[in-house]
Amino acid sequence: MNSSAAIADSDTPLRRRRKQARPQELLDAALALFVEKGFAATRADEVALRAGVSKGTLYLYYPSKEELLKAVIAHFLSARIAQAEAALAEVSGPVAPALRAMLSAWWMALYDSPASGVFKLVITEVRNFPEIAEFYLRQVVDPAHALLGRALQMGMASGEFRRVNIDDAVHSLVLPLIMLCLHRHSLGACAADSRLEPMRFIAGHINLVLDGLAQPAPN
Amino acid sequence: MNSSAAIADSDTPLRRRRKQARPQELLDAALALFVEKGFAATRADEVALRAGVSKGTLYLYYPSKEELLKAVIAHFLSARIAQAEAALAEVSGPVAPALRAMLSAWWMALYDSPASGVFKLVITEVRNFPEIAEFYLRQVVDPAHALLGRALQMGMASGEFRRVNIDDAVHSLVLPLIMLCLHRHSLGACAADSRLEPMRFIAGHINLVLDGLAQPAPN
Amino acid sequence: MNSSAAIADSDTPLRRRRKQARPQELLDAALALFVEKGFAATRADEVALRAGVSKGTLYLYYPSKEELLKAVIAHFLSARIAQAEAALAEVSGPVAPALRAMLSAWWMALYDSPASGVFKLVITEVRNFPEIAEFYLRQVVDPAHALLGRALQMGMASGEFRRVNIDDAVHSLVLPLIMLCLHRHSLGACAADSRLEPMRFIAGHINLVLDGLAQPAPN
Amino acid sequence: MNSSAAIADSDTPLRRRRKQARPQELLDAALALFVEKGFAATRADEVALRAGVSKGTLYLYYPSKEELLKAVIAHFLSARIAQAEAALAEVSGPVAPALRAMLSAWWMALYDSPASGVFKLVITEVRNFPEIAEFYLRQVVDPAHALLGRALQMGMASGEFRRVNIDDAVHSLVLPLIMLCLHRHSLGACAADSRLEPMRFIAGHINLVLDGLAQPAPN
DNA sequence: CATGAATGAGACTTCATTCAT
DNA sequence: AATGAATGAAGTCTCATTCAT
Repeated sequence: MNSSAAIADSDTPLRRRRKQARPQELLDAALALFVEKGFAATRADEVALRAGVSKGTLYLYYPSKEELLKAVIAHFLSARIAQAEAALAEVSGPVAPALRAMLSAWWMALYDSPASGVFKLVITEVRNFPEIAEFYLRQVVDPAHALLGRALQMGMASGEFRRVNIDDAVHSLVLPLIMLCLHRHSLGACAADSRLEPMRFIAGHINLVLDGLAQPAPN
Repeated sequence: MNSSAAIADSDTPLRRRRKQARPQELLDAALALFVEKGFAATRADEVALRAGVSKGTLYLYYPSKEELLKAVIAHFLSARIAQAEAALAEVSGPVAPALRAMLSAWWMALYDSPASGVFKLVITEVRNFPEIAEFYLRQVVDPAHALLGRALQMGMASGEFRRVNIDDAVHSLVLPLIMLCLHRHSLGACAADSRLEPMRFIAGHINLVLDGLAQPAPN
Repeated sequence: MNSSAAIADSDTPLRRRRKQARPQELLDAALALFVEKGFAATRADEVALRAGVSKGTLYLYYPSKEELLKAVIAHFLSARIAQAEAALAEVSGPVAPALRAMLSAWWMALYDSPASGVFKLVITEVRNFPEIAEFYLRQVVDPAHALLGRALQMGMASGEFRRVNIDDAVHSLVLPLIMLCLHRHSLGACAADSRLEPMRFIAGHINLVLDGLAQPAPN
Repeated sequence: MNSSAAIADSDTPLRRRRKQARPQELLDAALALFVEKGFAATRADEVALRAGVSKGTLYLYYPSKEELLKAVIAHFLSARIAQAEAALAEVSGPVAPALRAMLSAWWMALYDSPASGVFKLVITEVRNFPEIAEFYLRQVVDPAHALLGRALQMGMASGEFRRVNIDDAVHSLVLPLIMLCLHRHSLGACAADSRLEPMRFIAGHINLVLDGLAQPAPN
């Protein structure tokens, strides 16, 4: 705006841009390493090295390794949950086809992104850092569960689905997809398994559960 | 049972008897702590303390913490897989009811036992110790997957089930139950969740998937 | 000496300057302690303490106690051997007087320096770390033996010395002087011995052996 | 003597014999290991194992590892010193030939026996256990030095030897032979050295020094 | 006497965190 | 703001010594 600002800007444009990008770069590096090796087995130097900064710089942005962990978990969630809520809010008419399409797309995108590792991180570390449990339940589990519960409820109300325990059905639908993300970052990273084709499984599983929910009860 | 065993028992001096029980006690303690805190965050002294021995004694039985981990993973698996194979081998006639009964019982018992924690341990540590991947795949994943695959195959051959991808179906059936065990030792250990009733979910999920597999394809 | 070095020195911040001096300080401390107490009986903390740094700093410079040992042995040798080679290379004319002067000076200086302890270190530790054997033989024993062997050979060729086994003569000349260094760091450090006056013995022994080599063979 | 003793004897003749042999077996094992690996780096179990007994038994005979070390050093010395004194006491007539014969025989036998390792042990450990210094000086160094000093004195008195510092001459004579024993248990145990033929060197060195002492002063 | 299971102090080494530059 | 040298608490593992059998 004024000349001094202009000078400051032109003085360090790259530095400023890098400085602003630092937190994201550190979070990316931390996520990758925490997911791969576990929180306790990841050294602070490794995170800094992967983010391209020195060890000291890491501590300029996060006061401790533990705070970095919490930031990682908090960061890689919010946007996606909100996005799912928006997508389901627009559904009108038969709920099953909409769920099929929307869930497949959402989980496939998540599976393919580094954010899929957050599940492993939460599973692994939540008992050592109870604050994480509360945060994760409030910010992720509760909204997502409620979202899907409402969708299934709508399907039952409309007669598309038969009446079963809604909470169980949500879990039947979602737990294997979470498990798939866990697998990607554990056994799946060690050895390929021809029996498990992730994209096919995501679609197939959603179909299977929605079919299981559909009228009439068989067997 | 037989007299020689009885004599051996009463003959066995206390030292000898304790020595024989040590490995099991150490494995129990190690499983509980590794599952709760993670391998890297568990101190060798803690394991020893929980097993009621000194730190040095632990190293009399396992040459390193890592070997202890491997022993834990190898130990809490074999018997249960074999038992499941035996149970399914006896099935004749309609396969769906047998699966319902047998799977429910097997998973409920596993869920309630400390062995359920091994899943968390494998998920968490397999990338740091690649040996574990091979062992686990060969000794647990492969046999169990083959077992269930054969059962579903029989159901399709007899017309009980419609034809879907068998591998996916096995995963749809099993992954949520593994996820349930993971949950028990992570979030579930931090906060009760009234939406998830483990025993109800085990039965409900098995029903849901088997229903989803049943003829005719709905929707 | 030159201006750029002077500038570099005065420019160098304290941290940098200390970092450059660290290896030498650590090697000095390690030599003193390893020679005094033995490698196995010296604790890493002691070395660090004597060098004026913390335990962790030691490991910033040497990755393990064993590598520190190897560095100590490698360090306190090279210069002196090279210096001896240079001194003997200049000899022309009668070899005996030159040897008398040069050997006396060289061994007296060595005896008085901490480097004399390296002999004890090698004697003591070589069987536990076979790498040391190869290094020491190639870098110290072989060059030094060859050097003296050539000198005695010259003396025999010129008729100054009578013909005896050259290797034995080298050993007769050198082994007591090494033994004197060992003594300084073992029994000699515990109790004074009026019978052994180091400087007198160095000169006396060299004379005795060169006299023993001189023409004609007596007795 | 009496019947109970007879019974005891016939009761456990083998055991008694082994029990009496135990201290010697333990000392042999300890000497070999202490010389090879050093005192601090030798584990008590290793000594017991090499002696064919259990770890506990070692402590029945020696109250601590340190006491075992002292016993080892004290044990492998006495007889040989006494024997040397007896041999030199008988000398009459020219002393040089007698010294040549007697010293060669004595050092060759010592070099070939495990007792040669004691020198390394003393050199290595004397600073950690000052008691050893006093014992070794009184029991070994002083008598042996006095013995040889008297012999050289006789040679000078009779005109066989020219007059030099007697203490230095004793050291010139003896230190290389000690050094040879050290070498056998350090570098010599790691790599053969064709330049050093022990038996040839023992004889050659003794000749060289006695020649160096002989009349007239050359050079 | 002899054993060997058990102990726990103490060694080496790592790594989260600090701070002078 | 950024660095990286330095620290020292804490962890894994060893081993001299004890003692119940």
